[in-house]
Amino acid sequence: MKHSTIVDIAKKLKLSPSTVSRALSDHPDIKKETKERVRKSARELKYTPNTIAQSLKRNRTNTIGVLVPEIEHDFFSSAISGIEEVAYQAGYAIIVCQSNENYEREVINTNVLVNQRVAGIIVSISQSTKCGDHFQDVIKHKTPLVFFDRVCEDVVASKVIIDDYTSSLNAVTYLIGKGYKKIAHFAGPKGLEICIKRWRGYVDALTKGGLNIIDGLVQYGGLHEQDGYNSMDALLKEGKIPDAIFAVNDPVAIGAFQRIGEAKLRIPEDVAIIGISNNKIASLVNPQLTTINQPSFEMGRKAAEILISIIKDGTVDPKTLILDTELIIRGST
Amino acid sequence: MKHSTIVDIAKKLKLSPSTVSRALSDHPDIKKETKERVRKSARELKYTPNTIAQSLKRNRTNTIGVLVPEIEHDFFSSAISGIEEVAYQAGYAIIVCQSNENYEREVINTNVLVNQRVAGIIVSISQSTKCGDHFQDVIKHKTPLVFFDRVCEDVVASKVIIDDYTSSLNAVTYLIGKGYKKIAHFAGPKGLEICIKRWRGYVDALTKGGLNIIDGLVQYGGLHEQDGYNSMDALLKEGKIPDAIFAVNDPVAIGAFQRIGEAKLRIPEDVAIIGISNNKIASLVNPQLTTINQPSFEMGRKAAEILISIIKDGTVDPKTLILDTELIIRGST
DNA sequence: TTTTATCTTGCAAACGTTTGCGGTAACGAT
DNA sequence: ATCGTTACCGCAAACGTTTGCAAGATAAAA
Repeated sequence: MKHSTIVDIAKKLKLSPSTVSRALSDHPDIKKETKERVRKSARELKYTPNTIAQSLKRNRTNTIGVLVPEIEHDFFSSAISGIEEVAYQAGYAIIVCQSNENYEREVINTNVLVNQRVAGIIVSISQSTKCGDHFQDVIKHKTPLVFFDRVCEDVVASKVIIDDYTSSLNAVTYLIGKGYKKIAHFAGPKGLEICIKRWRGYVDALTKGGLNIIDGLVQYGGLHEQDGYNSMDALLKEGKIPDAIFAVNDPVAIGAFQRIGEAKLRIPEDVAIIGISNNKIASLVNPQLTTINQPSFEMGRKAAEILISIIKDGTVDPKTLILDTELIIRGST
Repeated sequence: MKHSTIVDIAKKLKLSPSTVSRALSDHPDIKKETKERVRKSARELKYTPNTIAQSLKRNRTNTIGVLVPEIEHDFFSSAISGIEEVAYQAGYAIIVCQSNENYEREVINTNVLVNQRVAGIIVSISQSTKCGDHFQDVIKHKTPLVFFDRVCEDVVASKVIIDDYTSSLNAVTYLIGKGYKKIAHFAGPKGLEICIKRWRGYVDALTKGGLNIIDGLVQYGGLHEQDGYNSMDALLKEGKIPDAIFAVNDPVAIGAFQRIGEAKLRIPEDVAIIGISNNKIASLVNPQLTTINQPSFEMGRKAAEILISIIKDGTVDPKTLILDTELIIRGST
């Protein structure tokens, strides 16, 4: 069955396509009776507007592009869900791409989204992204752009983030307050800004707390469970057992968690552990994981709201929205 | 900066748009030299084809619609990732919608996707979906359609599923083999086909194993952690403690897991537990969760591959692909 | 009755591509 | 000198909408 068009309705009612178009969009020029005839006929023919044609006219679609490192990742899938929620309410569909933490793929996907003429783009950059030229192109094309969580510092655009430095500082300060002395940090990739900030928070908290940074207690790795596992493994092999660990995020914390369990060490008695994210899993392990709540769903929502307001109101000054984080104390510390 | 078009190139080179179009698509009618001039000019002008215009011509986009109950759900986010992977390789972008387990929203989103003129749709239905009329419409419009995991039995389309009945049968038979006698089942929504099948597998396994179905040991609920928690809570309140639980999926198992822990019962000594899914979390709890592996990423991949083959080769006979599941024995049983 | 204002509708162009068909030029064959 | 080929390119229509402008119809004012 072919889709019926505005022309089909026009022919049937012996009207012009323009009249039908105006009738359907409730244009004041068209008289009531005509509008009703058109609407009735539209229903009968199961007419639905061809969004492609509309988009071509307006040179813009009603879709929002979303570009994240990995869809299958608690934080991002939750954020995407938040974006979808807001977008759906506002009448937008979302096109989702993943960079797989790969810079080249991020660039390609960015261009794909621009070529799709999305109304705007929401992005969280890959960990291998150093250069923001592809985003500058987006801006040049006047496509609204909003970053969330992992942002490109040198690109002028709206951003939705948390205060990574302070969150991290608070986490470690909390550990110090609990009396832990040998506090390790399982850090993320050295090139990722949010990880650097979290690392700085760790360093400064130790300094302010009068503790020394102990050699070898900072382990760099990725952002997944396996990385936390490996970092813990390394510490065990070196015999440098900390009394507390501050992990760059929850998956890393959970990985460490596992390795600690395998080593028959007790949490938190032998080793305490704190993460950042408050992933679902954090409250499902035993003991439950102390962590910093990072409002993933809300970050997605906010990013979408800001983007849509930019799309509607035209360009506004880029603003950076910093969402609150919160220390959630559970059994692991 | 405006996007440059084929016409811009044509003007610059004093050619016709048609020639430029053909040159860019490497049409044999165009001589080498012209092609090269066009390509050079295209590069200089940073020309990228306007996908909307192309889509309008072909009356089909190069996007694939994906409709799932919830994006933020291990199984689905993993499947979406698999779909994206395959789609990306084949040059398609994906539009992701969620029904939030709501029938009306599923219908609306289905129509949105059709109006977006997606090249095809991949869907896993909501738990409140009884009627597949909206999918019949999709088929009428000749939009390729592939179901995965949760399918609409009465709609003729390709499907990628697991054998829920047999998987469930195997799980429970395994429990019986281990000597468990009082086996509870935390079932999913009564209206959801896959849950009914899993329930049937449970019943048949007990029967074949010579065990009676004990009154009250089948608890119906949703598919989330909280539901498993509640089901376990109910059993505890009624004082009907089973020696093993077969949960309809991993989240439900994990919820029960938690409640069991709170009740100071030991797993698996007091209560054993098995799930279905093999979510990431299954191997991260302590003890690790015995489960049936359901290849979520692979299901997404396959669904996408089938869909794309339908898009390319035109209509083929709908086929149902049943992917293998596998019992993964861990510490919880 | 004519003029003017008010409604209501249609014409045609435009958005950026693609594509069937026709046209020109060059060249060798007859 | 004419014809047939071949190689290359442009015209124009088409995809389904939207929209500025003009025009016809009707009603009110002169």
